[in-house]
Amino acid sequence: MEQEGLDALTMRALARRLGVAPNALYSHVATKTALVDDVLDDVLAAVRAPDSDRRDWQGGLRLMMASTHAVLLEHPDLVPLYLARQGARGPNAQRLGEIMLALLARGGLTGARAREAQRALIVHAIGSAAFASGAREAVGPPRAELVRTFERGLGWLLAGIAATAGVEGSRQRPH
Amino acid sequence: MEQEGLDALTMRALARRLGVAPNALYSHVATKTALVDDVLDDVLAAVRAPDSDRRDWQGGLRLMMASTHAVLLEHPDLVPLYLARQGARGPNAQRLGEIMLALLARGGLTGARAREAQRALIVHAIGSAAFASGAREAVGPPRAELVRTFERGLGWLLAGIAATAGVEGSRQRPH
DNA sequence: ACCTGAACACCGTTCAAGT
DNA sequence: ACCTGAACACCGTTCAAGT
Repeated sequence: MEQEGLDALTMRALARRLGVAPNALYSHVATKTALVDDVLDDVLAAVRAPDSDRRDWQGGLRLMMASTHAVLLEHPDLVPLYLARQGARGPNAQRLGEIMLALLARGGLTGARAREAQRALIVHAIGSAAFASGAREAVGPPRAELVRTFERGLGWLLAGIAATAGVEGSRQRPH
Repeated sequence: MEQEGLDALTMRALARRLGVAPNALYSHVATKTALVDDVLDDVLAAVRAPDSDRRDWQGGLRLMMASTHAVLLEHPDLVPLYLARQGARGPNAQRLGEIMLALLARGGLTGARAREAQRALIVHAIGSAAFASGAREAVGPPRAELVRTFERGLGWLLAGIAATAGVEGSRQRPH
């Protein structure tokens, strides 16, 4: 149904590959945007999430974001589309978002603070993937260096989030 | 010459606005990609950088990234283009990149470590702007919340970078 | 050096019509 | 429910030609 879809993600190219007239697609999808939304969410099905009984919330988030980054790197042409849509809206995106919030809650972060942390992590994962996807052979740093940049940034963000959670926690207990 | 350029950044629309035939543009620019590269770098001219004699390297970086984020938010339609090109390549981008490296060096970060920090900061600024630019009225969080997310993430990254610099520093001194 | 006319190979989408 | 033919209003780019 969806296939790999290199950069040939055009209505007409898709119709060509399906051996069908271009406008035939409009019997199945309302608009190209809707189709792309579906594809984007489908890709996210491959993102790995920790077992629900996991104690290590930071490790859980690290696993999820690293997996997201890796999955996005497998679909370089789609990456630019994620940021503009704020990381997709489909069922997979929603499910992953809720797991993230659950992990953050286990770390003591809730409400606006949790959503900020969640968004910062997502921006970092997709942004890093977009940055790396744009890298062509000659120009720019090698892929491995960009992956290391992602991992280090992820560590900084998680440390900062944990520190914030700590402050929140010690501020709440006295009440 | 370049103008605001909403989302009407197509060769033919630009030619139309200039009252000229579409192909006339190819006497001035080799390709659309080249034109876009020029526009992207021009926009970066508005990014503010600290005075060269500044002592506070973290504050300097914070100023630069916040200014970058603000400037990008003024050109929402261009934002998606920056990440794929890894933040433009023109003279302005290069100048800003060097100032960032100088500030990082003042904080004790050099070489691969400095480039990683630099890239993480750029990814966060552009990624946050892309995230915010995609936000439409009804759907998604309000703009102010996204700006706060950007600022908090920036703080986390700078704290992490400073900690790394500290470790590097205390490791180097014994030598 | 800078422009035009005409053309090529594309887009997304709609409309009326067929099964 | 699913497809087609034909069309509309677009793209980026090239080529030959004009001043």
